[in-house]
Amino acid sequence: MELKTRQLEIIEAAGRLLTQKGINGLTIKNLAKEMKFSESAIYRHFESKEEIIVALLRYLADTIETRLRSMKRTGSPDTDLKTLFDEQFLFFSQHHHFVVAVFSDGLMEESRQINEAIQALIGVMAGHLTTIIKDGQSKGVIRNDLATDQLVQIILGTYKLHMFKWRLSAFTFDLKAEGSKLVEALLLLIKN
Amino acid sequence: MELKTRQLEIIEAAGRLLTQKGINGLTIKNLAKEMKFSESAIYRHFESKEEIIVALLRYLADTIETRLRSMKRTGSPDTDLKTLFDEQFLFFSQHHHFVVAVFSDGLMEESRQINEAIQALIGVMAGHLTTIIKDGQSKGVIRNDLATDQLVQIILGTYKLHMFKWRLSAFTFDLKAEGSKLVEALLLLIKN
DNA sequence: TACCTTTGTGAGCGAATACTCACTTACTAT
DNA sequence: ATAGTAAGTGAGTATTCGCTCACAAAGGTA
Repeated sequence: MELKTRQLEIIEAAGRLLTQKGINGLTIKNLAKEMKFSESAIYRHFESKEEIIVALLRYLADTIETRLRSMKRTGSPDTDLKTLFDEQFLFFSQHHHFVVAVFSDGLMEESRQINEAIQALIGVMAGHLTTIIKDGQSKGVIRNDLATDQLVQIILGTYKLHMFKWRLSAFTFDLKAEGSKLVEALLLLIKN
Repeated sequence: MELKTRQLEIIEAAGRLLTQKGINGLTIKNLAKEMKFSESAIYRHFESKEEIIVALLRYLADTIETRLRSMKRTGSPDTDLKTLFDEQFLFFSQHHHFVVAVFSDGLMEESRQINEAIQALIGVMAGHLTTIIKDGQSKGVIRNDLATDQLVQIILGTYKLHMFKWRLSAFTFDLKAEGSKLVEALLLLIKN
């Protein structure tokens, strides 16, 4: 489960390819070119292409989970939500190349392992969101006339579309600045 | 721009493959197998694979545009919004195989033509939504403390994630029933 | 020195990829 | 009947795919 330095480098390169050239651009040949060594060298570090994709998704999930876990909760759902998204926007501003994998646009395919990794990745964000929303609802700060799941889906969907647009724009707008406005808008909607 | 019967059949088959096996499953070989004729026959109807994908996206955009345009507007944003989504849910319930293309998860790649077609497709939904929301805001039915664009993004994002989950579940839940609940929730949030 | 492990290389495997071409078949219009 | 056309076939192209293997260079350990 632990990743070596070289493996991490390969994963980062895979993310870059995925974001720049799409699923079809992620080939062993391109990966080797990106790493500036031969194709066969890739197989010193991973057994298969599938393993690389799964490792990429798990690494992302782990990293995000760690970051969100270390986030200090103030107990105020308002600021907690802002912090959560600021954290996300900051991370992806610094790691453009992982954007495609965030919600795994297009990765979905016949591989069971990959699909499970995708669901786990989405679960990380959904889990933390749910905690915050539920807390806010029990404290009466967030409206109770909607189910927690519904609120989570609305927030998560908005977030995902924001990321999608950012990539479609080729990263030309300020993810964090625009994102913060969206979060403000969402808060306006869901607060009591 | 006009599609012949056979071309439409191929596009439908392409949608099926895309939804069932992902981007990598959409090959000329699989397409021919799905159509139950030879690979070379595909090229009697389309010049290239790219042309097939672009045609698929444009056909979807056209169909949705036509359906939404023929939708009767009551003038009440409340019911108009419900009708708009009912229309969408109905269409995709009957055409599972186009779900992947709805918001083009994973199609994004190096082809300029494809990316433009994707943007046009998203624009169709966004356009109709914007009209309804703006109307509702000017009538005072929908809250004015948020920008129209923000509301549209929130609704669109929620919708897109709903579709994504439906596919991830392998179409096991009732798209329309669950979707209607979501729309109700959204209305609760955005109405004055 | 001798040996083992790690990490690279280059050649090459069979399969799959998008696509082409010469050719046939069936229908339609004159 | 004749000729043109639309729509199919099967064999073949060059290229790319993921992946394997024998081998070499480098560094640590006995």
